[in-house]
Amino acid sequence: MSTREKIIDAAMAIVREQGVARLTLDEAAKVAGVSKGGVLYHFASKDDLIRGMVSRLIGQCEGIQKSYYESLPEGRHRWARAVVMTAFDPNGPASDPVGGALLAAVAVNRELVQPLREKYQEWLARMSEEGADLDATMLVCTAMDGLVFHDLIGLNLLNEEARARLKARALALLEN
Amino acid sequence: MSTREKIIDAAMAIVREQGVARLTLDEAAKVAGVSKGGVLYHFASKDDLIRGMVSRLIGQCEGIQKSYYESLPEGRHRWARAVVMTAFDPNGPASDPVGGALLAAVAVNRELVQPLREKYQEWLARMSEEGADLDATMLVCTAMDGLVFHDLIGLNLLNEEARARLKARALALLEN
Amino acid sequence: MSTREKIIDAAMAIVREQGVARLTLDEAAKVAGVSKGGVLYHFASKDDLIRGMVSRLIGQCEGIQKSYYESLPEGRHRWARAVVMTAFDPNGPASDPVGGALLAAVAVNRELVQPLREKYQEWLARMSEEGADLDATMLVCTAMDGLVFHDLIGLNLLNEEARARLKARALALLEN
Amino acid sequence: MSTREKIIDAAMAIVREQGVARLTLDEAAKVAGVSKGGVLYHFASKDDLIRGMVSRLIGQCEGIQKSYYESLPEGRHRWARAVVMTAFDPNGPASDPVGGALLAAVAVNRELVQPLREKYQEWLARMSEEGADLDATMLVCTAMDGLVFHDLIGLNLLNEEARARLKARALALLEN
DNA sequence: ACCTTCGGGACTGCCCGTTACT
DNA sequence: AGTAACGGGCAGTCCCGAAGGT
Repeated sequence: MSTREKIIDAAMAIVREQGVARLTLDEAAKVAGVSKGGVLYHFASKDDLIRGMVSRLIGQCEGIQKSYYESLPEGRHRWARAVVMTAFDPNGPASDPVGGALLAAVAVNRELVQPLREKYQEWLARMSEEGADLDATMLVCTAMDGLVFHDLIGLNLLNEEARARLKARALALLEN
Repeated sequence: MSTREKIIDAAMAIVREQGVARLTLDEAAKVAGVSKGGVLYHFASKDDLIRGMVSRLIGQCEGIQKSYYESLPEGRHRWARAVVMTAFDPNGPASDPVGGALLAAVAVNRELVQPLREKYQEWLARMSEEGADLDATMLVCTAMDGLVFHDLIGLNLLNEEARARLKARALALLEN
Repeated sequence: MSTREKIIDAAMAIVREQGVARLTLDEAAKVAGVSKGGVLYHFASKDDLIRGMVSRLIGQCEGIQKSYYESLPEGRHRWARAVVMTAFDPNGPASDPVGGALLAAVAVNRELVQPLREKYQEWLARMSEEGADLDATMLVCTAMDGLVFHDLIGLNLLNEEARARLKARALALLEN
Repeated sequence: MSTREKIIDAAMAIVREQGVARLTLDEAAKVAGVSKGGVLYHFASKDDLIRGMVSRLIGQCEGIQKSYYESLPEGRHRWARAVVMTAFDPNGPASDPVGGALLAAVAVNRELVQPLREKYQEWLARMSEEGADLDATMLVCTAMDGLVFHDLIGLNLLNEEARARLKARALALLEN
C-alpha cells in the first residue's frame, strides 16, 4: 500500500479510536510509521490530509449507495430510494465517528466542501435523469442529510421506532 | 452590559468578521477589552465560551421562530410552519456564519450538544401538543435541519427558485 | 477551628492525597471551604501558606522528638539520641509526603528556611547544654538529616536491615 | 556544540545568575539563542530539561570525586574519603545553586530521582568493593549528604571552624 | 476584621508548518 | 521520498492584586 494511503488509514484510525482532538500530524505520522515531515510531504497541510479523508469517506458512501441501488427494483425514484436506504444503514455515513470529525473540519474551512459539492451535484444529476419528482426528491434528500447530521453530532432525538416511521414516510413520498 | 456578555459579543463579532479560525481567546479578550485572564474567569475554557455562544444563538433562533408563530394563522401545524419559515429566513440561523463555527465545535465536542438537544425536545413537545401529524412534521423538520446544515457548510446546491419550491413543498406537507 | 488552621489542614491534605503539583490556591480554597481571596487574606502569598505548613510540620516533628526524649534514660546525649530515634520513626518527618513538598519549596525560595534555621539552632543549643561531644553529635545529626532527605526524595538506598545497622552505629557514636 | 548542550548551558546559567524561579522555557530559549519551540524539540517538557541538568551535574560531581580519589593514598576507605573531600569542596555540589534547583525538582517529581539512584548504587558498590567498614561508611556518606543538603537549602548552621572539625571527625571514622 | 468577585499577566506544553539536508 | 531541526501561535493553569461587600 502506498505511504499516502497508509497515512489516511492511520488518520482515520486515530479519529475512530481516540477522537478528533487527538488527530495531530505527529500522531498520524507515528501510527503510519513515518516522520511528520513525511506526512507533510504527501499532504501539504493538515487540511489537505482531511481533504484526503473526506474523499475516502465519500467513496465509501457512494459504494453503499450503489449497492442499494442495485438491490432495488427499477422505478422512477430508484436512486432517491437508495439515498434513503443509505442514510438509515447502520454501517452508513451517519454511524462513522470520522464523519463528525470531517463535518467539523468542513464547517471551519469552506474550501474543504468542494469535493463534497461535486459529488452532490453528480447525485442530483443522476436523480433528475431518472425522471424523478425533483421537489419531493429534494425534500427527502435534504431530510436525509438532516438525519445524518443529527446522528453525527449525537443529537439523539429519535428512537428506533420513530426512525422506522420516518424512513417509511420518506419512502412513501417517493412512491410511484 | 456585563463583561460576560461583552465577551460573547466580541467572540461572535470575530467569527462573523474574520472567520472561526481567528477566534482565539487572546483575540476575544482584545476585542472585548479585557485580558485573557479575564476571559478565562468568565469562561473556563474556549469550549465554555462556545457553549455561551451556542446558548445565545439558540435564543435568537427561538425568537425568530416565535415571531413567525405569532404571525401565522391558527392551525394544526402552526409551530411546524414556523420552523419552516425560520429555516428560510434570511436573518435566520442558516445565514449566520457563527452557526457554522458552532457546528464545528459541537461536532468535535459531543457534550456541547446538550443545550441544543434540550431545546429540540422542547420544540418537539410543542409540536406534538398542537396535534400535528408527527411523521410529516419530523420529515419536514429534519429536512429543514438538512437545509440549514447545507447553508452552514456552504454547500450551495439550490438556487433561489429551487429553494422556493422546496419551501412550498414542505409547507404543502403540513396542509390542513 | 480558625479559618487559618482550616486552610493549612486543607493544604496538607491536598499534598498528601494528590501530590504537591496539585497544591494550588484554588484547590486549597475549595477544600477549606473559602474562596481564593479568603486564602490570600490569611496568607499573603502561596509562599506564605507554605511557611505556615513548614511551621506546623516543625511543631509535629518537635513533638515526636520531645516524647522520645522523655522516654529515654538520662545521659550525656539524651537529646541527640532523641534526634536519632525521631529520624527513624515510621511516623516521623521522613515519612510524610508533605515534607518532600516543603523541601522543594524551601529549596526554591531561600527565605522559607528561616523558621527551620531557628528551630535547628534551638536544638543545637539544647544539645550543647547537655554537655555532649559536639563533633560526634553534629556528625550524627547531619547523618540523620541526610537520611531523612533520602527518604523525602524517595532515594530508597537502604533496606530495613541496613537502616537498623545505621541506627545502631549512630547510637553507638553517642555512647557514654 | 550541539543545540541540546547549549540549552542545558543556558538553563544552568539562568539558575546560577537569576535563581530557579526565573528558569522558564522562554528564558532558556532566549539565552540559548533558539525559540521555545526549539527547546521543546530537544526537551519534551521542563522536567525533561531538568533531567538533562541533573545528568550533567552528576557527571561533574563524579569528576570531582574521581580526581580526589586519584590524589588520595591507597587504603581501605579511599573512595569513601573521596566522598568526604567532595562534599567539602568549595567547587563541589554543595556550592552550586543549580543543585538546589534540581533538589526542588526532584522532590516534586519522584521519577527524576532515577538517574541519581543509579549513580548512588554504583558508588555504594565501589565502596563495598574496597573492603570498607560499610556501617561507618554509610554513616559518613549519609552525613555528607545531609551536609550538602544543608548547604543547598541555605541552612547555614556551621561556621568554617565547625565544618573543619566535622570533616576531621568524618575522616577519623574512616581511619585504617 | 473577614471574605468575595473580577481581572491581569506569566508560564507550560501542544501542535502546525518551514527549511535544510539527504 | 523522505528526515531532523526549528519557529511561533494558542490554550489553559495559576499566582496574585484591586475593589468592594458584610
